[in-house]
Amino acid sequence: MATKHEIGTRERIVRATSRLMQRQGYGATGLKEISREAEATLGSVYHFFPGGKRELAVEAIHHGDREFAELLRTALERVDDPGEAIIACARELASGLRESGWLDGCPITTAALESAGLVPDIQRAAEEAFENWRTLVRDKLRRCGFAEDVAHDLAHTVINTLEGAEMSAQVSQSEAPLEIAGRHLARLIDSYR
Amino acid sequence: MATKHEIGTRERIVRATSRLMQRQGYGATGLKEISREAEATLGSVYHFFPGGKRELAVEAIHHGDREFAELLRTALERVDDPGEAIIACARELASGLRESGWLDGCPITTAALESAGLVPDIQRAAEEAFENWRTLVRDKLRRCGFAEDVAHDLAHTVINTLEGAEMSAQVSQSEAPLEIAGRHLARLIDSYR
DNA sequence: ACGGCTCTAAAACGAACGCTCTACCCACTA
DNA sequence: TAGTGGGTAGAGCGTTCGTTTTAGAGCCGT
Repeated sequence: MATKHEIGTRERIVRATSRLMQRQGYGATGLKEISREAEATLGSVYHFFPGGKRELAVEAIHHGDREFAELLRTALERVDDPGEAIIACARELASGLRESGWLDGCPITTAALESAGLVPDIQRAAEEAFENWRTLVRDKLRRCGFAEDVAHDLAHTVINTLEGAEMSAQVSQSEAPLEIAGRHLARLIDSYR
Repeated sequence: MATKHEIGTRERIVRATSRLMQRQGYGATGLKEISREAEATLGSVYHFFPGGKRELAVEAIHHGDREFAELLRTALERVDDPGEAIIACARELASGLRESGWLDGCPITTAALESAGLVPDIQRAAEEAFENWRTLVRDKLRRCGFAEDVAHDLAHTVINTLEGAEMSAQVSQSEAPLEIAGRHLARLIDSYR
């Protein structure tokens, strides 16, 4: 690399792959497109990822996993009340979506759906990501005094509803689905107090 | 066509496209693959769909729209109580998913996400589909005595949560997300009575 | 100065892509 | 019987796909 302070080639490739797959999925994203976007050559791509497109996609999903988890974690830590915290998450997702021109939805959903049952590596990576996110929500609810089984189930629905609402918001180019989802999830959580 | 009683070529092509796009998305589905699966030739495909892949994809999404709407409609009509009716929908989705070996999720989500913001025709068709489904749920709630604005918002979250849960169920190859989603949605609906 | 290493550069492979084109089959009407 | 037109058949267009290959640039400790 040219300087130790700038982002390394490997990281640039992963980030470009993650962003492209977020927008257009796994199948529609080409390696030439990735290397162009990452300002790297095909040689570099295959140097760092000898497993080719599949290995690179798995790495990109792990990247998206960490990215989304970070967004969740900060929103959940910033707000005490669990319902309000979920509303904050929904708002965060909505503004990110709008600011990207409704292009950047969930970083892994598209690829996960495309390859569910067809590309085991990618499916497994996506499954791990969803589980990580649910764990973040479940732990938050536990900390707020909810019982283990209640927190476990609520975490499922919180993540799934946010995912569905983000998808809907992206397709309809409107923040409304996420705003409504936040309100309803807070109401649902409060009903278990 | 050979006989008036068997399915016409055009319909076979649309169904094959819909099923392939449901499983692997728009970008990863090729026209040769479609014509092979539909037992039609490339000539027939371009005869019925001069607009090529895009036009065919839009038609396939309309097909998926009608298919999913039919599933929703029958489940919503069969059960009186609105919460129980949504649980019935979730169960229907779960069994369909399991019976297909976790391959056939929502018929349009994958394509919708892939092309949101990139292929306007497909995005518009998907948006219409989601709106149709919400209308089915909203009308059911209205018939059960819910106020217009409450029914409108609940319809959003019902569809989005079912979508998110179905995606999660597909990725984790488990009916649990849909089962939990049904229970939570029924609870949310009942909280507005 | 040196061999050894990581990383970059670019050409080229066969296969598959979306799409176009021409020829043909065949039920129908005149 | 000749003609008409909807539908079928498949070769082939140029392009792009994922991948492989070969060569070389830049930096290291010795």
